[in-house]
Amino acid sequence: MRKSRTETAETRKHIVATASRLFLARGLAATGIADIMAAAGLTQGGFYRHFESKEQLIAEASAAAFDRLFGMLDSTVTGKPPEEALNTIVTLYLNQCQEANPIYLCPLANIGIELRHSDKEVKAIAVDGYERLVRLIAAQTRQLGIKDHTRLAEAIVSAIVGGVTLSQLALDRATATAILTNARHAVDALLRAALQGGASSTRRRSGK
Amino acid sequence: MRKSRTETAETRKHIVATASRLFLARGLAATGIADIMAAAGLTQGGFYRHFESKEQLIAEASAAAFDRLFGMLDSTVTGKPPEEALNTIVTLYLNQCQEANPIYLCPLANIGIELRHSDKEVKAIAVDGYERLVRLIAAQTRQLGIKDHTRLAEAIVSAIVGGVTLSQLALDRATATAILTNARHAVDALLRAALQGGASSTRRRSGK
DNA sequence: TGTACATCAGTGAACGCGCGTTCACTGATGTAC
DNA sequence: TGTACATCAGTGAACGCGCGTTCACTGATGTAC
Repeated sequence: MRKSRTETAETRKHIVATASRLFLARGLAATGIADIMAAAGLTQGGFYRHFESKEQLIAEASAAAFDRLFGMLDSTVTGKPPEEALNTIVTLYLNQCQEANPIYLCPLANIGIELRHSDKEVKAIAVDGYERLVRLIAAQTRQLGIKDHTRLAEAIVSAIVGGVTLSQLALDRATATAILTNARHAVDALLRAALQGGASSTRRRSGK
Repeated sequence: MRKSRTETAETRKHIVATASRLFLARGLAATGIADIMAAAGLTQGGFYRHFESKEQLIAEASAAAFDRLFGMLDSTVTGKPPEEALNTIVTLYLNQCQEANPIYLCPLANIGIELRHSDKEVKAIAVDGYERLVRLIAAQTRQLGIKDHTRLAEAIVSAIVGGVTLSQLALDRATATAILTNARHAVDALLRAALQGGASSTRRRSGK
């Protein structure tokens, strides 16, 4: 039953794609190798022809999820003026779990805390994804002429990751939507504050 | 080896306290009943004299963690003026994982996403904890005379939960601290924006 | 180009292990009289 | 108050199950000549 090289490569990609979907939807611990292989239309024995361990698949699936998400965000945003682009990114990010068939889930908001005690390689992928998200948003805030554009971008990322995480704890959709709406207001407020104070202000903070 | 009623009640509390510490530090899936009972100085067989299932312990341990956290925050903040109180709450929350011996970890930031597919009872405890955190912060923002004080409180909660969650992905302490510092800046910016735009009757001194 | 052999993707079953849970047992505590 | 019995907290071992991983096997693909 040996497959050709291109078929093998496609199978591998298919497993990673299936895994990234299941891991993000159900969590790492709750998703088994057999689940993934069955969902991919294969039997579990074949798994180790492609991967050394579940941990390796977690790493690749996370990376794939980030690539998919940023691919979508990049292409959606390209050519748009920065304010509209920023608005679109935040909307798409906050609504990631509300879609009928969510395919652009972010590992940070969906399995972030589960990656905490993973291999360094896996954590490095999560950190890289975080930095990509910050850069994508900072690219917009920079074009808006905001002085501390990276700092604002990091603040926005905390707010939207926190919002999506918290919204998933809600027992009903209305509560989830309310939490997301509020995270959106937080982003708007942060942006307004930065646009007003942006060019001149030296950042102040209240004492520790 | 039967124990007296007071001893039994103390044993039960001790198991819950131990479990809440281990669950928050290591995650739900990574913490077994045997681990918890051993850490509590007992054998695993005795577990089911006190609890019906691991899920029930997760519920009680989460509730206990919230109670501990809010007990500490309430007593620290009582009597302080709202600005200082808010500042203290945010600082303590953001530094929860940086302590040498972290005992005030918040379930939202540490096991939040793992509670996603738990029983309704468990999720209800998480939602309740979220609302308590919002109320605690809203009590301060209200005293600051901010119009949408609850909305601001929810925005702050998203930012600090997101910040703590993300900081735990960092590979080194410096990155973690940077993420937390930025979440703190986000809170400051949100507060400044609200004080400028949303102060109703109560006038705050400018204090620049 | 055709042929013979080596390779290896995928199958299906099994392995070992750790988990949550159960259970017979012990003996101190609680209770009834 | 003292005594006899029932209760049950805690022990230590076992159970069943699902998990990640391994393995012998199959047969199509790749390769050497």
